Amino acid sequence: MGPTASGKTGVAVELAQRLPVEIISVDSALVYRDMDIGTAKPDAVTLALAPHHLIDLIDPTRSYSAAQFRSDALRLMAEITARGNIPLLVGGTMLYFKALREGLNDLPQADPALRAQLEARARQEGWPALHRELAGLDPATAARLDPADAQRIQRALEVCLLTGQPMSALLAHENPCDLPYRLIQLALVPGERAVLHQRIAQRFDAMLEQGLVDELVSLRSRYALTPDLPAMRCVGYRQAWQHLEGEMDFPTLRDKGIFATRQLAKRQLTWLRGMEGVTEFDCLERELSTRVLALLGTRL
RNA sequence: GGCCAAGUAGCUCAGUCGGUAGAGCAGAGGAUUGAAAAUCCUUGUGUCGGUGGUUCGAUUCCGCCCUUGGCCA
Repeated sequence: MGPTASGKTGVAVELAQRLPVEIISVDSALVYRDMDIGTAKPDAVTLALAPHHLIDLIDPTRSYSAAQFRSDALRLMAEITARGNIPLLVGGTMLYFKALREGLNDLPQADPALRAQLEARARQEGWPALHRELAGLDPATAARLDPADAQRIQRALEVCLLTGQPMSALLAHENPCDLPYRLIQLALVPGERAVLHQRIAQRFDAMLEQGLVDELVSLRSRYALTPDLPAMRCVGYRQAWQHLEGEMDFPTLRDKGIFATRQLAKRQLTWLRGMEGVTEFDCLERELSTRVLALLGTRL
């Protein structure tokens, strides 16, 4: 695990060359086909050297979820261990790690039609009105959510309306999560935030140079994309979209892209700080892979 | 060289009819159960360019100096 630009892929590839592992990507953006530059997807050479599962799964018009990840990952882990290999889960989508480790309650999956309805109502009445409605159906969840938290209010209403029960009641059920694996949890974190920020800026500049904007142009010509799709809300693509729409000039695209990446890294680090049983490595140190390998040697 | 404008939080700027100042962005911290690279919450003391003067009191008024733009030579 690690924030964006911490060097996860590099370490994973080194490990893959020295240990009988198969890599499972834990990344909500790498699942999209044809989104390569802005997601820092490992290149073809790297992928040939160290194959990754759960990359290029769906078109950018579709959406993935923590629940789908969990079931895909569990299936793959079973297959990989059956082959006598070790699953190496690598990524920065901390909710996916949590869902895998702790399980998810039995909730209904997303209902696009219902979501569209709620969205339309929110446009008319505003989210605070829907928050008030939620307070009637599920006071506990409404109390927990901010009236401006559109996404969670929408989900809570969706769950209540689909099941006829308050989401808080469904979440209160114990969900026995018997993950049949021994986990070794490792995190790459920056000793100095400022250095990570430098790396993020360099990497975003490199993405722009490699043609992030052109990549989006060709994505838009190939798929029926809209800016509200999860894929188009990804860091970098969202800003590039606004740039193509004439909403921001190129220097602003660069600034906003870097800001968004830093904010993503910060949220990832917040997740990591709250996780138990994680061994941390300073991702800015030299010989990072060697250190990780040494630790794994004592634990495997 | 002369004239004009501007110098206030990391950045862009507002403001104080003289009682030491506030927004947006950035940054920091937090939340996180089928969109999570998402969504949301909390968080703003800085020689108000420098220096003299007027004043009980100046970032605010006046003089000089410095810096940056623009115009005129």
